[in-house]
Amino acid sequence: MKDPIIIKVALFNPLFTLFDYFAPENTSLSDHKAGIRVLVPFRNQETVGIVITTTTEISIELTRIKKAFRYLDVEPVIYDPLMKLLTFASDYYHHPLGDVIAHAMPKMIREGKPLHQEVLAKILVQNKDNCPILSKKLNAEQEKAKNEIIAYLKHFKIFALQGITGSGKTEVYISVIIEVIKQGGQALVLVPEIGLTPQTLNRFEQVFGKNVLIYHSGLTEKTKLNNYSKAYFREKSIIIGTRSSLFLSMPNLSIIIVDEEQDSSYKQQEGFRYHARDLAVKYANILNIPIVLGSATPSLETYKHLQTGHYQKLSLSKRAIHHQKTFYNLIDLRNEKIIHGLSESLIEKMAEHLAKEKQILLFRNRRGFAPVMMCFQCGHHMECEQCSSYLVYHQNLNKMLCHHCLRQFVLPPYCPKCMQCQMMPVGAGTERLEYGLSEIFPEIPIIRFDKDTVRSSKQLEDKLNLISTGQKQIIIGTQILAKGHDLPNLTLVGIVDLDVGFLSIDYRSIEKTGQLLLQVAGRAGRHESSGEVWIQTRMPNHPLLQLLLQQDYDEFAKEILKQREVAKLPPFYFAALIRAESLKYEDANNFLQDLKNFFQSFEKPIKEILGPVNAIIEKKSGRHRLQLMLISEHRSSLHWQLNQAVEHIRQKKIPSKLRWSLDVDPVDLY
DNA sequence: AGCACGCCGACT
DNA sequence: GTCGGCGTGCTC
Repeated sequence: MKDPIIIKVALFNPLFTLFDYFAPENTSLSDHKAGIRVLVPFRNQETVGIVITTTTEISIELTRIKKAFRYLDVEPVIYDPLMKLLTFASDYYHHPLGDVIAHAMPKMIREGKPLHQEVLAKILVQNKDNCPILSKKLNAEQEKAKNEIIAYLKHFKIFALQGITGSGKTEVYISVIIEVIKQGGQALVLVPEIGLTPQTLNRFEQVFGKNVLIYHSGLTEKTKLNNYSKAYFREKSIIIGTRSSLFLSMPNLSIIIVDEEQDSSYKQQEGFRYHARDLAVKYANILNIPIVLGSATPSLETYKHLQTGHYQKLSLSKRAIHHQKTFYNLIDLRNEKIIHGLSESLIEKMAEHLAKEKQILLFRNRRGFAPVMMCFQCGHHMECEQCSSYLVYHQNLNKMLCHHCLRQFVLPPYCPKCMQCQMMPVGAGTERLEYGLSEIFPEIPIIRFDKDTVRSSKQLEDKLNLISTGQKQIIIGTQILAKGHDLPNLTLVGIVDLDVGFLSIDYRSIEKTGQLLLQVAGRAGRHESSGEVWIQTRMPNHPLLQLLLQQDYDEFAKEILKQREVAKLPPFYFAALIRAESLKYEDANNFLQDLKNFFQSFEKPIKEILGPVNAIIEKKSGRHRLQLMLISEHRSSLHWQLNQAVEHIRQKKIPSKLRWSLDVDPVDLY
């Protein structure tokens, strides 16, 4: 009798181990395919898992191995290149494979439901024949970019498509995708957030109609299963989606486009902390297809790869029809009287533009009425009891809110410390701007965009429709408004406060602030009238601010890049962040201190082991948060040591209430 | 992660 | 007396 076949199965739990099972009865060699789902007994329960491989090397005694019930698929749900990507990701981010795979499938697939089988094969042919002809004509730069990319279809090549606002990146994407579809391929377009890009979606749907599929975490589970199946069975040629769409099985995937590649929402901030852009590049490599990283303000990582010749640059420098130049100006707040967060100069400017029946956008990345409540007698600030943060006063609720733990507090009648006088609001959030402006310009319609006034993508769309009429009004918004909304009659952008972003300890904050500024500024002057941007600041001579004002993002980025190289920071050096939080400060601190000792005990320790230090938000919901930063010259040695460390942590006893996580290539140090 | 087992406090 | 708190340990 032949030896029974043993399969290694990944289960959807956070364990690093794969589980051994005897293959189900009545299965033969050709049935045990990697990437198919299998129903197995696990802790007296039926559990769905994914077959990773057959094996002869078992990890426990033979007698303890159980027999799998049955296979749920004939063909892999996770096809081979995707399995390679997920295995890589599990390794790279030091995250259990089972949980990585779980991220790659909608819930109903994880639960063992069948894919929605659809009409096959002929669909792609149909899509191919129904392929639209692009009516809009591309300009020379766009044409060149398109030709460069399509010359490399079926090759692995990384393009950085840098196009200023209004230069028509989307048209380049579309023309390339048309070529891909003609060749029978599928295209994946990653976008940062679905709700924020209705215009881009509309444009794709205009051209490709029903051949476009949208995928993101906000869909119902049923729709996810449906769309997952449509991608899998090639019913749709184009998938537009957020970061998790990268993991859809698309058998004919021929190009990946990552729009706004610098956007930090591509990085998952909890659990499986992957970066969708970085994994997309890896995936293109595995599939041997081109990838386009599009942005008006490329990430520093992209700049570095351009310098080393790793990526090929494609530029769109000309604004397409009806786009005018934008003029930047500074308002030195040190010489100004300020009313509800607004300087007299800015108010004056606003009046000018309103007199011309124009729209105005005020950007303020802080919601609520006042970010701080202070006693003018003794200087006491209201802080959250559970978090290390000031309470933000919200006037509509007449409450103080902690933006970290979301707790609400009643406003005390007197300063709780000196009992001398009332607490006063200091500074201005979006709510206060709205309040102030309604007094200054009582007859002008004001519309506010922030988490408090825009709660759903439907609401966002409705509000966007309101402002797209172009009628004279004041638009106040947080970064919800930064993304590519086309506002034809907008001629003035006011940046209420930029300084916070330039002063943060987070080394990525400056670059993010610069990118955000240029994005917001890009809202102005998109049609026949030119635009003006006025920035309120208390440090008008800041050299990086000066660079930005010359509207040369390239120079700005190169300067920061230089500083990063000198400071031995990413993207030149490789970083990993280990976070820990616990109710008792000592628990988290001891844990990280022990890890630090562990890292230092290596023969060749990592160059920089920084910490343990308090996180930027050092206390949240009553838990102390600390972190240990590792910065290494070599990726391989860093990862090898991280592997050892993860093993070390697993083997030692950790206080049960301690939470920890490992973040490879962290983008936020909050 | 779940889910069991297990050993100490206040309730019908 | 037991219901249930969550600490500890295991899952092929």
